[in-house]
Amino acid sequence: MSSGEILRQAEERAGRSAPDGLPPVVVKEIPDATVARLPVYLRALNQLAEQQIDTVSSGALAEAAGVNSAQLRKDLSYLGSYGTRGVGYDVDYLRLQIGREVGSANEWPVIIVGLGNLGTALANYSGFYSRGFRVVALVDPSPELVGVRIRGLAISDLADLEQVVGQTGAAIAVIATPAEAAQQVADRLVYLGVTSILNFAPTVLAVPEGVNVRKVDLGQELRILAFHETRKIEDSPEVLDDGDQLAATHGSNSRENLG
Amino acid sequence: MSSGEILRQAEERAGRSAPDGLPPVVVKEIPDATVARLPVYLRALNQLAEQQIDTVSSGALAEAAGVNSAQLRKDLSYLGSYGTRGVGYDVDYLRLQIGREVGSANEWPVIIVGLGNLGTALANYSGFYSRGFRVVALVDPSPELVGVRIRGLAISDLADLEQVVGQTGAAIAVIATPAEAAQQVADRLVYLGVTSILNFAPTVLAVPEGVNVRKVDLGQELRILAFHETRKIEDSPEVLDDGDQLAATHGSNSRENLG
DNA sequence: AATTGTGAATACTTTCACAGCG
DNA sequence: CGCTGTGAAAGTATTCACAATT
Repeated sequence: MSSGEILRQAEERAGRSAPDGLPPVVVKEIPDATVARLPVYLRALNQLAEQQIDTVSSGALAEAAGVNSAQLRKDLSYLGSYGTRGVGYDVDYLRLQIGREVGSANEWPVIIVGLGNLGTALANYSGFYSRGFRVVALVDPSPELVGVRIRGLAISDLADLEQVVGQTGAAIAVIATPAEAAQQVADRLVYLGVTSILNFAPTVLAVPEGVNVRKVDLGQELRILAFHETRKIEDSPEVLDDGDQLAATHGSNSRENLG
Repeated sequence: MSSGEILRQAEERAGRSAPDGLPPVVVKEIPDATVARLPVYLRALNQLAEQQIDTVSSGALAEAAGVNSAQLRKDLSYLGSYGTRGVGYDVDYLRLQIGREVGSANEWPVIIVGLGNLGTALANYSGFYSRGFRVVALVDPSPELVGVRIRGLAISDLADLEQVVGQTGAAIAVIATPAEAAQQVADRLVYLGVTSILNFAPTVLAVPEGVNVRKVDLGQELRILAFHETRKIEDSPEVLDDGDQLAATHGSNSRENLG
């Protein structure tokens, strides 16, 4: 099946914004940056719920999530008006709404391709199973691995990828192969109908429009940190003592940004 | 406690493990977004070098890195003018320059705290060792793990964190503990002079200014993908009217952006 | 009185487009 | 001529600040 039909509206929105009239089904465009933060809010809300807190202000929630409160309100405003002025947000209700938006209502089947060190760790990672995701297949080409069970799930042969995707109906795949294999695996996955890929292989994947790729690259993250370390060393050849010029007064949250 | 003091300790340590008297005076501020892409360019350049390609145009390199060529040129321009007009960039020279900027010249000692599934996978991950990083210590509080060797390196007790950081001089730490422990571990690391943290625990870390944190959260990445999947499903089955599906602009760059 | 929701202002990022150079 | 380097334009994202609302 081609991803052609699925991808239509992806780009369409950029062109024009609708007037004020709200149709029954609101398909408002949510900024990427906001989407990336929704899971953070969800996590913070879950923590609050555990502590039996049932109402929270934008300020408090923003602090828990490590963002500016105006940003939090603006982000939430893209989902709708779920707060109460003068009061705040109902924790459970907001949880429900964000969860719905992020798709926690469904149980997403996920397949993992590549069961080296990292893939195996991911297969064992209980966080996957916790909310909304279920690892339904493990795939690797290596004969020593095929058949091995991890958490009760047997590893399938990469040659059988078609059946695996077909039977599980997975739309989300995790690629944890070596860099060399990643593009080819991605091509096959996309061809078989997978439309979201989480890529751990240290390579840039080319995929057709309509397919979403998120990349996690450990080496890259470390290099970014190393860059900052280099700067710290260069910038302060010798450090003065406790003269804290600006540090103290930015009373608010001292989070750095992760851009 | 003042962050000035923390920084002083850190720089003292790091200074000792970086015996480079580097002449360059890069005064210009490099945007965060650019910094995050430098490792991507570096990887692409390394691949080109392997293929014995010694000159590359911004267009070709941009394609390999999955970005727009103007963006690539602008990014590189923050480092200096390393290209030749009418020709392109010398692969080796550019590699050297970016590598220097990203700190590949040094060997960064890294410690990993938390050796569950993920931490163990990270400790085994050879990508760490390849360029510029060396795992110099593994730390975990659990008695069954202390003393266990991974790739020849014995796991140290979390109680001995102070000695571990002191002896290794690590300025970069990876946190792969459960969420509950992460903040406390981070506090101790920062206190001991660590100024860069790669956080795999699903929680927001609060750190003083001057400490860099990068976060990798698998569940979060999956939720972002699930969000897009949800949208695809909502948007696609009933394509009502709006016969303008065939957007005029097709076939351009097929990369999505990674937020 | 407190807090949301949001236009307007600001800051940052990407892309365009072309002058300048080899 | 081809390709870099970069101002200027366009596009996004964040923050401010306040009117609206409970």
